[in-house]
Amino acid sequence: METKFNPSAIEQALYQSWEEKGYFKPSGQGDSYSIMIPPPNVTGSLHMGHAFQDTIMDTLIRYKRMQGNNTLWQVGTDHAGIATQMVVERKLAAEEDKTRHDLGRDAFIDRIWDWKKESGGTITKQLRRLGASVDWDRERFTMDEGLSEAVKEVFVRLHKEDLIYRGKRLVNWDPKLHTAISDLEVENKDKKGSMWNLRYPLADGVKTQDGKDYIVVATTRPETMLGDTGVAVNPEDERYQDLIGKDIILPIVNRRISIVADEHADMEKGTGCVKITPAHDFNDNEVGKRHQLPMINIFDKDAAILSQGESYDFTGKAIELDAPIPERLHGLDRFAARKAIIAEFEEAGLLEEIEDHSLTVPYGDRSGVVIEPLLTDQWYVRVAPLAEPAVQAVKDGEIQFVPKQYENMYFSWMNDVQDWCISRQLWWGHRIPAWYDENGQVYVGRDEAEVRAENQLADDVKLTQDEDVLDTWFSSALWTFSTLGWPEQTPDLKTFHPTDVLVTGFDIIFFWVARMIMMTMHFNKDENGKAQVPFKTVYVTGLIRDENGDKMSKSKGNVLDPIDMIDGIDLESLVEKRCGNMMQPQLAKKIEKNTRKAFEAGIEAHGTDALRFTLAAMASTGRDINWDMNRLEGYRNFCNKLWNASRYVLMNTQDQDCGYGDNQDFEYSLADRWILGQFENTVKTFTDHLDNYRFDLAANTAYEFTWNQFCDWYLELTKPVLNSGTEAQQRATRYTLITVLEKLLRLMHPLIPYITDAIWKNVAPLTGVNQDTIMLQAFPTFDANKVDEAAMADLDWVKQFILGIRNIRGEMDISPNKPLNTFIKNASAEDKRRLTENQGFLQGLAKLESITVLNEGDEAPVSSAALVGEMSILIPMAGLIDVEAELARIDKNIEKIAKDLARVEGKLKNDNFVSKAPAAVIDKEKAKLAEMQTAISKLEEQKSTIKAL
RNA sequence: GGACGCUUAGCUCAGUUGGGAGAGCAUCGCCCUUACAAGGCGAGGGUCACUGGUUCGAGCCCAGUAGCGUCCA
Repeated sequence: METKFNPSAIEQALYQSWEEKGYFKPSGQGDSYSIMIPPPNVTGSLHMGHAFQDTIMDTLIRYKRMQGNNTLWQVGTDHAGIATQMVVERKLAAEEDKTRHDLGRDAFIDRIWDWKKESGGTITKQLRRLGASVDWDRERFTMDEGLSEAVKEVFVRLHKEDLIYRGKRLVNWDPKLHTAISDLEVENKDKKGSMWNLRYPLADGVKTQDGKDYIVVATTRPETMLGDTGVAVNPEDERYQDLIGKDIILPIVNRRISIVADEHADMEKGTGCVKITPAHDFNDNEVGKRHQLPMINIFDKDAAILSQGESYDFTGKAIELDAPIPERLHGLDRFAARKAIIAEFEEAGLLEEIEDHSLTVPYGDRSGVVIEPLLTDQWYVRVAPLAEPAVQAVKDGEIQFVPKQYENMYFSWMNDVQDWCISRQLWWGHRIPAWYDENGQVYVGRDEAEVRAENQLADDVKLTQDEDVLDTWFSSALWTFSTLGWPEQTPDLKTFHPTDVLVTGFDIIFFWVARMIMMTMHFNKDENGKAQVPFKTVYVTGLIRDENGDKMSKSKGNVLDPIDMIDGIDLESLVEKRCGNMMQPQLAKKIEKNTRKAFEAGIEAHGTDALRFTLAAMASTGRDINWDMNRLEGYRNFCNKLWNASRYVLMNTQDQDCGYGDNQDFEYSLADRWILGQFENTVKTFTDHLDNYRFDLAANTAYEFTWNQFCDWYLELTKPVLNSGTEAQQRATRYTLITVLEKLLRLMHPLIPYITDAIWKNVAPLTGVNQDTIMLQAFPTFDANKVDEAAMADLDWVKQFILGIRNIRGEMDISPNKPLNTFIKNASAEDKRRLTENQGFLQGLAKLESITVLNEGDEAPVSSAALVGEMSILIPMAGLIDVEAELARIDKNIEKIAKDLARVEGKLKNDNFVSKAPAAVIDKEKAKLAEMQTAISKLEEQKSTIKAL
């Protein structure tokens, strides 16, 4: 083995071999354990957040696989409607200067499939590099035939049950992408803008209480006044009591509208009068429904002004209501129209005031343009009936969120859930299985033939399919069961559903998790007819942010590619990667500057295992996780430490008798017995943490044992034995070395699969195991019989002894190479036993020339002393230690202890404490006090001895 | 405006039922000792945001304040 761990030399070959040999497939043995990967967007590539979640999933799957479960990790991708369509449209524009309309729907969709074939492999390559043990043969895509069947089936059934309906409703319209989007795809941003106060003239000579012939309404979107169908005042508002029911002549269009009383009008805000535009504002829409006001749409699909308003009654039915718009405004974009309308108000003396105003503006998360509420025909899922059992399942604990706090987030959204707009005006996606005849009558069915048959439509009735497609989340809501073959009742569905755990970020609890629970429970029942949940546990991860705590995003240019953490990348390539092919090229300079500053020397290679270990170690319960390159480096060093420790073990065990042969003559050292027990305790703690989804604590446990116990102490303690022990002693130590290392590798394999398998291949044969891979070996189990408490206590004493000497060496600048003569004072019978038994360890690790036990009354040379309980270890100062320095060292120690002592003393003098605290606590404090008193008196004694010189 | 979360060492973060403040990185000192300088040994460093309450005892429980963040309106 090389002296440095080189991940690139082992990783890809190992993965290939695991995959080829089919190790990732369900074994078909044992209890099933399944995880469905949250399907990443096929257009994209995995970012650090994916790497984080995938590491956790792989750790769980490998852990359960080693525990003997029949494990399935289902992999796949999502067709990502808008995102994918946009990517291919942009490519088409750049390379051929064509739009999708030039190609036509079918040809365009063919292009998307071509593109997917070409670049859809990015994600699967990345997943392989991360070591993900997914069953590739079952890889699925939301647009696959099988999944498309499931989507159709669900749509048709929900429609039959009246849980899907079509209606003219106000939706969030993206005027750039020409599609409706759901509430969740809207990003609300705080902006500074203006509030325009407009005068609306009263009709029929009516006057306000203060004698004016107009009222004033305030608006942030003046252009929508063209579609006003009322003005609301608060019913309690005394100022306007006598105006309720009176009319207004709407300026510019000269349409007559009424004043209604509605609580939506806030008396405190502005003048207390609110213009009502039911076709262009969600709140106004509600007001309109309450007062049965008509709706007038004034925008086309680009959000430009129509030449004639389109009128509907409050239910969305078209009505004959003349809503002319002056020709000078026709075709104006909404923002141009805003300017023009303000100018006209001003000219007419109807502009009362413009105030600065901060407001929340909705933006499309994909297009980045301002969303316009627009009346359109859309398909909706009636969510309330589906939500009820979905809420109950979480309340009953059938589904548990980890950490639990996220249940609140789920409940708060579910309790106020809106109907879900599922139609999208796109070409890429699952086409809605609905057909229209020439009268606009709609028929829903699995295909056209079924529609004709079910509705007795003659062959000459012309039917056309709905042009729209379904929201991508509609198909991903079916993910846990559609991937297993539903609607067929397949054996896979029976075996692996419900799945065990869903690993995801809190940002998609609404988008995905909630909808998955609703859909799954509605369509999947167990043999008793009880609704089946999609998963038993939802493990919610935090979001990975950059080193400044900012969200990683392409437009900020602070995204990190997990592959760059693994392989490293030079600065120029990183700059190119971040600045090339941007949607907003003007940001490139700034991003380049920030990148050059943050990664002066590029990024070094760290390997997959270090990346995975880092991600696991950062998986605490918080909502934000700030990425830290320093930690990655630290854990790379950890991998190197493990590598070198293994080299040491192998050097001392290969081609030697490790006790796995016939000769069973063993004589274990204290260190052997101690490390065996320490390891068992580590297994227990590590397993508990994994079972509780505390990957951070599990990683710390593994790190602490490996570095601070196994390497720092145990390996050092084997050296005296291997150098000068008897054959039986050496055999026992070799046995312990190789056994503990082999088990440790198995323990850590789920976290760091590559390095553990690579080392294990060398280690296992020495324990008599000749198999191909660690990943199919049993996970270590805790064995209480191997925990030797006496050995633990004895070794603790040995450590304290050695630490005492090292502390004096360190503080007094005595070279670690200088052998020391020591004297022992006040040794108890037990101390003497421990001294005798462990002389080799003490001399070896503390580098001692001699240890002389002083009897009562023996003269000791003037020395510096270290304490182990009552016993003192003396190092003669002559020629080594300066008197002043030693006095200072003693004072420092006394001072430190005295501070603590005072506190404990105070506690014990407090009658309240002594009478009310539990006896165990008091005893502990008393013992502590005694110990500190002894220590101080010994130190004082030492001091006076030295001073007496 | 409403809801939730966060504030612990220079940095990134742990801290289980309330009972002696921890880790990694960074810093300082000494060491190229035959597993490892991506290392070894030793050391320093905290008013646990602030104020008050409950308690014998609070980083932890309760109330309030400030700052930051996320979601919703």
